[in-house]
Amino acid sequence: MAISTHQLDFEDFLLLPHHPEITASSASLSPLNGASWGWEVPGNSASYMLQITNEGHEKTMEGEEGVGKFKIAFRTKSGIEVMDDGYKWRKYGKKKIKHNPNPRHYFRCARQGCKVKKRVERDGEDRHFVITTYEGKHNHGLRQINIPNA
DNA sequence: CGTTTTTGACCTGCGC
DNA sequence: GCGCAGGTCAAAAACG
Ligand SMILES: [Zn+2]
Repeated sequence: MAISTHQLDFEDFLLLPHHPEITASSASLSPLNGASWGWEVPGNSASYMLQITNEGHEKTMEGEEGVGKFKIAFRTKSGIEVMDDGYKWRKYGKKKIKHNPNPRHYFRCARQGCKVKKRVERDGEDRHFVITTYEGKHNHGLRQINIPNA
């Protein structure tokens, strides 16, 4: 859990739909529900955090590794909306959000058996801001898969 | 040829 | 019960 300010302008603020009162300061420095996560992006000049396993819903852990839901929201400053972690993402939808005149991109892990979802929303007011939300856990490895269909 | 991407429509969930 | 928002899937087309 390397929760520290990197070389980039990491004014990362996790988006908590159920906890708008929580800010990056409190969340990143203090685990709210005890569900704080530190994540690093190898190969990228970015690393940040967090969070949330249960967004308020007990969705029964499908007998996984103890974490049924894994959701993290990154707000990165840069034009890098698609930072490839080594996974292959297949775009499965576009949607325009109401409060934001920007289309939200829906990506899904192209891996067979990988039900990880990636949500990328480009900020319109600050187009250099990108809200990337990852949901789910990969059943393969980090950047281990490179075979699109095999 | 296979794969991926794009737009639309449809569906579900929640709120009121 | 209806409306709204958001999310997902589908078909087709384009590209590699
Ligand atoms: Zn995956």
